[in-house]
Amino acid sequence: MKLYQEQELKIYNSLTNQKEVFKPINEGHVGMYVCGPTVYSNVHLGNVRTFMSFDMIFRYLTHLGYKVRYVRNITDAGHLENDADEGEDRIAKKARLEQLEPMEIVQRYTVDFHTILQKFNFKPPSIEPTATGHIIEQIEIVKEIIKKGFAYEVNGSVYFDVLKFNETNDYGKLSKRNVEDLVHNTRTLDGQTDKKNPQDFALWKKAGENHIMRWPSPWSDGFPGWHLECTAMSTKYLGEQFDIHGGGMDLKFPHHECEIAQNEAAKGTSPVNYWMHANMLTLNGKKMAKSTGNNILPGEIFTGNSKHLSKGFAPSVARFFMMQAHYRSILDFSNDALLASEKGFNKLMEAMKTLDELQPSGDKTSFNLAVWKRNCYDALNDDFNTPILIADLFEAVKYINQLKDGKATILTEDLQSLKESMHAFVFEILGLEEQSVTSDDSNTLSGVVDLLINLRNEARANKDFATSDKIRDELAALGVQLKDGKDGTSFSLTK
RNA sequence: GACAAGGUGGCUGAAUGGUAAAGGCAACAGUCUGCAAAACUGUUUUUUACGAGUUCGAAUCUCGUCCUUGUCUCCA
Repeated sequence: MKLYQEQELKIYNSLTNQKEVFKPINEGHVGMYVCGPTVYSNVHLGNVRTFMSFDMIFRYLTHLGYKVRYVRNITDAGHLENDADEGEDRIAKKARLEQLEPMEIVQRYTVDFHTILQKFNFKPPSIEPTATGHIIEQIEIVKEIIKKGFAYEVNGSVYFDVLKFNETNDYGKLSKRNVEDLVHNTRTLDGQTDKKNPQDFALWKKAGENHIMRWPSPWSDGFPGWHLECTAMSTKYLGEQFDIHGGGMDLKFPHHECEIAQNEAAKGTSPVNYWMHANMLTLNGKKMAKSTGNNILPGEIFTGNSKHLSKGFAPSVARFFMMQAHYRSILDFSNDALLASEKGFNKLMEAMKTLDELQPSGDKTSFNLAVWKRNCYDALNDDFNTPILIADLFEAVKYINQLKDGKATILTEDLQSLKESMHAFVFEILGLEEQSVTSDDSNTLSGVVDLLINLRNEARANKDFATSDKIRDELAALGVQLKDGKDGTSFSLTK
């Protein structure tokens, strides 16, 4: 019996704006597509948060026993800088600026993306397809949409006819907009003469003479439109209809709206059963933007090399911080928040270590393990509510610390069960790692510190507190914190 | 300007009609300690931006005001 058969998972569906019981199309299998990054610069921290939310979701679905095919694309074809005809592929632009081949840019930032995600302990997706690797599939979809009469060609470019589509379908059902409002509120931009209506979006764009990235097509040498790659790749790997499609809130319109339109136009089916949107990350209460300096790179969190940070933080601390908020809430990133999360994270990790060394005690278990476990699963089943889960985990932390002090009891089999559950929630599902509190990662270090601990204890026995305090304080200054307990002295690293 | 989401204690962040609002951090007290730190125990924020309304009852629903964030052009 799979775990998912005894859990009722509810997911907030952006399409219906309500929580719905999750039921995959094929029992036991889940198809999930998440819009990946455009690799024209270092991965944005907000981006990391979004992907982290879906990493946790991927982990939980897998934990429940589902066979998950998780597709997250790499956008390496770039998109238009603006809507004008002379619009330039943003990757091509960066390439010219840095005197590099476009694919060199793609390579550099793809590597950066993977490196950063690895630091944060992400699970790799099942498939990570690239836009440039699926030009043929994209051209095929353009052909289908033209054939169905929902697109038109002008001067070598092909546009999606939004108004025509809206006559038979509902353009705007995801973002809750209606086409009339869009018509009224669309800004007038230069160079839109090719389009019948400003709302129409490009499926294929003819490349200008200087445009480096280009592919042959029935209409022109050019490049695919902004929204097409996700339709092409999700269809190819997950089918015309699949379970979950995720991305950042800002992709809801127009990107995801257009994906729905393309799919409905080409295939006649609405592609996705559960649309999920992760919310934004702000920095010190403000939108992150390079132009205002209100920005921080993920790598800078580890080094502390940023004006917004007082010190560096372990990747797991940042992960813990993000998991303390619900994925659909706006989360504010700040030094104070990180500092507080670090303390909480260390407390949790200490308890995990304590738990591993715990022995059974007493003739009954003085903790309602079944109820606790139920609460943990209920939290995750309620639209992946990780903050509630973490609150529940701290209930267990309290109990673990009481066990350590002999103020609570636990039976052998319950101890085993507690260990398994805590490991599953903390490491497997939340994806946290024991970082920054390692005490025994180096035999040399622990040997040296043990020696100093012994010297200090001798000094204390002789009431030579000047010496003992010197050892303690100077070790602390070096980032080694000594902890006197009932069973002697242990230490942990604070840096 | 239009549309959408939101404004909860010193900080962070849950809870969407019902037993003086979870958890983390901070603060304070006690246990422990040679003194600390760590750990444990307990305490503190009587209140949900502001104003009005609906209700037996609202943080939660409605209206207005102020503010924040997002989308409306590529964007997680």
